[in-house]
Amino acid sequence: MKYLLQDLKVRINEKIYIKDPESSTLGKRIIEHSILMIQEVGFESFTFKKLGEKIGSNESSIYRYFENKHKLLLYLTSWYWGWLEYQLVFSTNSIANPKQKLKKAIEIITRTVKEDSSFTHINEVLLNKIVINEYSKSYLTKEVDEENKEGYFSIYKRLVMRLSDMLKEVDNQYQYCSSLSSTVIEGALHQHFLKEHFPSLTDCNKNVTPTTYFMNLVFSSLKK
Amino acid sequence: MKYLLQDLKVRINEKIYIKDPESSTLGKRIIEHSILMIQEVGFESFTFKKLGEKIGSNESSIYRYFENKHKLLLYLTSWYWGWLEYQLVFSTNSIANPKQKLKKAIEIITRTVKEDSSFTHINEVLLNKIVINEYSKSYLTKEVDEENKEGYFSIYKRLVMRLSDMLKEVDNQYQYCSSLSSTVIEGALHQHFLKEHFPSLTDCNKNVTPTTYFMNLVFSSLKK
DNA sequence: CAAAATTAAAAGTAATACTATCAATTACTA
DNA sequence: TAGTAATTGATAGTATTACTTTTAATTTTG
Repeated sequence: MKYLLQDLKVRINEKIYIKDPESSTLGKRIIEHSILMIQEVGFESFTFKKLGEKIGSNESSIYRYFENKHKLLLYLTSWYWGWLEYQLVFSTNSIANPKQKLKKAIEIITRTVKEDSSFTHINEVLLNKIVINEYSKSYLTKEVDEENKEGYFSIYKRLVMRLSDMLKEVDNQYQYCSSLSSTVIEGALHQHFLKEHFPSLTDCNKNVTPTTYFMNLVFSSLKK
Repeated sequence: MKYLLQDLKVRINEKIYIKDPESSTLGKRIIEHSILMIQEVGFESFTFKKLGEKIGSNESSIYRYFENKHKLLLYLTSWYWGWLEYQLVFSTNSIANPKQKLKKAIEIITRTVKEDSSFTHINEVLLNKIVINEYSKSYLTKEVDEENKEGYFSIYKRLVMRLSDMLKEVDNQYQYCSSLSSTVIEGALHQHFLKEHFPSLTDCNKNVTPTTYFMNLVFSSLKK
């Protein structure tokens, strides 16, 4: 727990950025407005030039923080997973019963981010939407293996592991903890996306949440 | 069945292309080599100019077939899903027992494409890899809703429906047929990806296939 | 207050994602 | 088989992207 708290303001792999955006006002403005802008125009149309104009700063200044927009996306999504991991650990830590603990974990991982805690420049509600729409693009690249070696995905991987461990705690006979964990985490994003854009491909809607569905899915797989 | 067979050479939504690539030698060369090239360099680095050079043709000629590379990706992935749908319907059609039918369906949807039937210019093995690596990018865009309205994803949607119907056949009490179907189809791609690039996040490997995992997942969820 | 670091502004480069024009080739049809 | 239409190739051009470089102005810090 302690190490996690000091990790908050989420500790991002230092190779992802050139200069830590948390270390200056400009850096924070870059993060704040990149979230707004990516959400608004989509990652494809988002450019450092446009962002520079929006925050009344210069393109070249943004390049001093991030090599390119792909790295910025890695930064934002890492932050998001780190933030979610914090929620997860914080909320489940005190729960002794493995089943209850797992339930809580699934809830946190699959729910829609609703409240903007907004104690920072980071809007978690929008960031959640960005993760739903753009996260895959950060790893579906020709450079995944290198970047994975550099540790760019380590927070995400740690989160998958944590959930996987909780699954094991409930049923140590179950053979597919890692796959089920990754299915839930990635699948939750997917169901949220479908709910918005392909309602015929999901049973999730106003009444049925992804949480309901995944709760059922997971506990059907684990021994009673 | 009959309508499906006449649909083969897969019937692609006509708005996806400007000129039907099946209608000419150049068109077929575009498809054939775009598959090789996207697989080789990744979708991001793939350009019509490079493709033109590779097939000894001109950039502008390729633009007469496809508006842009995004449309080409839609074409390729639609073809893939249509091809898979054909496999699915062909192999399950004669099976009367709903459980057996579903098993076969899951097997077809989650397996690795191994043999290149190669009776055409389309290499299905490589195309399967492209779908694993690039399919998400075709719908994770700001234009999804428009393009969905235009019917660009209808083959994929039909496939999800088919599996969903088969789930319902086995257990008509189960509440999440659509979500489970979309989870299996998207999740299968994801597990194949993880197997290659993030082995620690999956239990799938040489011995355990995604098929094994999803078979277990699905039949745990449905009533015995 | 001086030195160091940061940022802004402007200009430049190479590549991408096209579009337009026109000539050459091929196909089809009368 | 000539004549016309359709297709393709070659070249050039535009706007935008994704940067890099340089220099000057501003801010921070010691």
